[in-house]
Amino acid sequence: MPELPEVETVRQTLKQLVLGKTINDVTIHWGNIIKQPAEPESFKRVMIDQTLHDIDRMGKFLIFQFDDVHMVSHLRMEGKFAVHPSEEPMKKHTHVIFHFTDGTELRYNDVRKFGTMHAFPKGEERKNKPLTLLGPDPFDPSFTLPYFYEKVKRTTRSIKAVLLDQSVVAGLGNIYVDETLFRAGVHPERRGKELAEAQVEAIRIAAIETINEAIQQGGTTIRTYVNSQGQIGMFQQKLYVYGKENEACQQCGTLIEKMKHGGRGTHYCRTCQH
DNA sequence: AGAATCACCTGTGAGC
DNA sequence: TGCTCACAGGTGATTC
Repeated sequence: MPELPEVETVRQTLKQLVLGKTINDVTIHWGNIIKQPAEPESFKRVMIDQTLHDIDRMGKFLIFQFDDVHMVSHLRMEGKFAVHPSEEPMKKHTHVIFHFTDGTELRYNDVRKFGTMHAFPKGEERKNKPLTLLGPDPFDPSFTLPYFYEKVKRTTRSIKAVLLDQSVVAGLGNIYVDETLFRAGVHPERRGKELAEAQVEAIRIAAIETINEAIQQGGTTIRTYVNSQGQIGMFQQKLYVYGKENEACQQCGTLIEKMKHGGRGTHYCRTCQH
């Protein structure tokens, strides 16, 4: 499911529903989601009696800030957090339930069971994997042209692979990489070292603008994404290439193509992107 | 260093 | 209608 704009929308919608609540029990139906502590029972133990004070985000990770524990969670393809009264029937594929003292529950639902949760002592989360593997968010002041150009110019990898690499810039996934490269007029298979500085700057600006606009629209819903209040995103109306194969390019009329690159479906306009 | 492949899972839609 | 296969907003391990 979600890339940075969807995770940010989940963060914003979820915050309104759960801040200030205190956990009095945790139910874990699929233990593989819990990565730290390794034992689900230990995870459960450290979470009980914790009160939630804030929800932060880095790249595609949510960071739930409790009294003494910071829980880092990745939704991977289809993970969803929602809040329900405890008496409400459980949906299929609900794998982790945080029970609150007020009779409501934070439920984690994930058809594909790919999502992850790591609990760390407060303040330790940024010193450990997975967060140490992340580069800056696109709109972070440290995502500068000198930083980005340095990374791009000395690699033989494709620019698409570079943009998907979360250690270079965090938060872009398959949709926003394809959209960013269309906006910048760069072909996804171009090697990093082949790109001129001006093109790298065009990509950087396009990434920042695409991500910012998508956040404004509440993310992109292609298949299953909804935010924590059950609403779909609207950015799919602003897509130029993702999912548009065999449709006319909005800039030149050429049919948008879809190919396989690095194992991912890749959408582009052969006329507008070089 | 980086590419390719598999692994983790389930559901859906296309093609036969 | 029913089967099989490819594919899906992601990432991590392994192998070459």
